[in-house]
Amino acid sequence: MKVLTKNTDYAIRALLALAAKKGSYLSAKSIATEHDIPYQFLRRLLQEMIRHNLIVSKEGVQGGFMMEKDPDAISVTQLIEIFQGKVQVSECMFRKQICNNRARCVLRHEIMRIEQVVQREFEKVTIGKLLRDLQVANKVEPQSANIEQAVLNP
Amino acid sequence: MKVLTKNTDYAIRALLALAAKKGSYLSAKSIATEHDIPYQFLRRLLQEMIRHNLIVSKEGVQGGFMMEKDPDAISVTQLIEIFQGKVQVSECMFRKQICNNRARCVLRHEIMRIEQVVQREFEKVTIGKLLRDLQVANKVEPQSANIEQAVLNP
DNA sequence: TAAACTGATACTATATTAGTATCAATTAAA
DNA sequence: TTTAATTGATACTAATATAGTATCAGTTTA
Repeated sequence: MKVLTKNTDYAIRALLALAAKKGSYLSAKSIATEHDIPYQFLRRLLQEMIRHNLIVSKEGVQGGFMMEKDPDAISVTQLIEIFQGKVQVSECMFRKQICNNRARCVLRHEIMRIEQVVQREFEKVTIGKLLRDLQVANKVEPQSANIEQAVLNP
Repeated sequence: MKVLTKNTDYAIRALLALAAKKGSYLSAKSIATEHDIPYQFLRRLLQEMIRHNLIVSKEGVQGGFMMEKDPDAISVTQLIEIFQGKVQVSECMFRKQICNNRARCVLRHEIMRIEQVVQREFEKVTIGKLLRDLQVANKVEPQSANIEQAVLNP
């Protein structure tokens, strides 16, 4: 059972990079290189995020992608929805012809309840929060700083 | 994003049928027919559940599958683990070579937290609970009884 | 001994996920 | 004004997971 697929995962990394450099343009290439994301794959993800107004872009030399939005306004729930689709509940356990009152489907009911819990939890996890956590983590133990430190705290 | 795949879904239905007739043998064929589950598919699921000691079987004429366990001791979490594998957290966001302290991976941390929430919630959902809910539902509104009523409350 | 069963396992089909490639259009800078 | 660095759009391939089918051997009861 995979919670996040690669595209959601990559999208989050890219957004963290953009959030850390909010206001300036980063090229797909630089993000791909620095964060070990397949270049062409990343480009598709970035374009998808533009369509959803999470980021903006500028074409041509010195162009790239930029975050304009408040990073706290972008939640993992949104990204999951964009890249993995809405959480799907399995079909009514009873034959459709007979059971047209889906609300009564007990399993469905349970899953929907849990789905809501998950959604609420992932909603709390925003790009802004992740970025702050990351910055704290990098400060607390600078001796084992990772490659991201240079990128996110230049 | 699919929470339950067909095999988990079918497995739950089959277990509900077995729990409702606890102590007696039901053939894969009868379960498949009554619950609209592809026969050969179901057989594989039943065998898998035997391997995990959730049910027992008897070969030959009048044979079939039986639930011996307490239905409250079988949770949806267990079934998800059997049929969909343990909840997988996406890899560390930072390069493995550099970041060997995975605990610091902020996203990973968040996902693990949420994963635990999901696991706890699905643990509360046992076959026993589902069966009781189902029986209540069938009693409360008998006028729109579904096909399961005959099976589960004969 | 025949029919109703499970055990085991191999196979096919479909869908999803992951990743690659290409070409046109745009823009900054040489 | 040309070139190189960039995005936009989209088509393609590969790998993996999910869903479903088929088959044959062995067991048991009538």
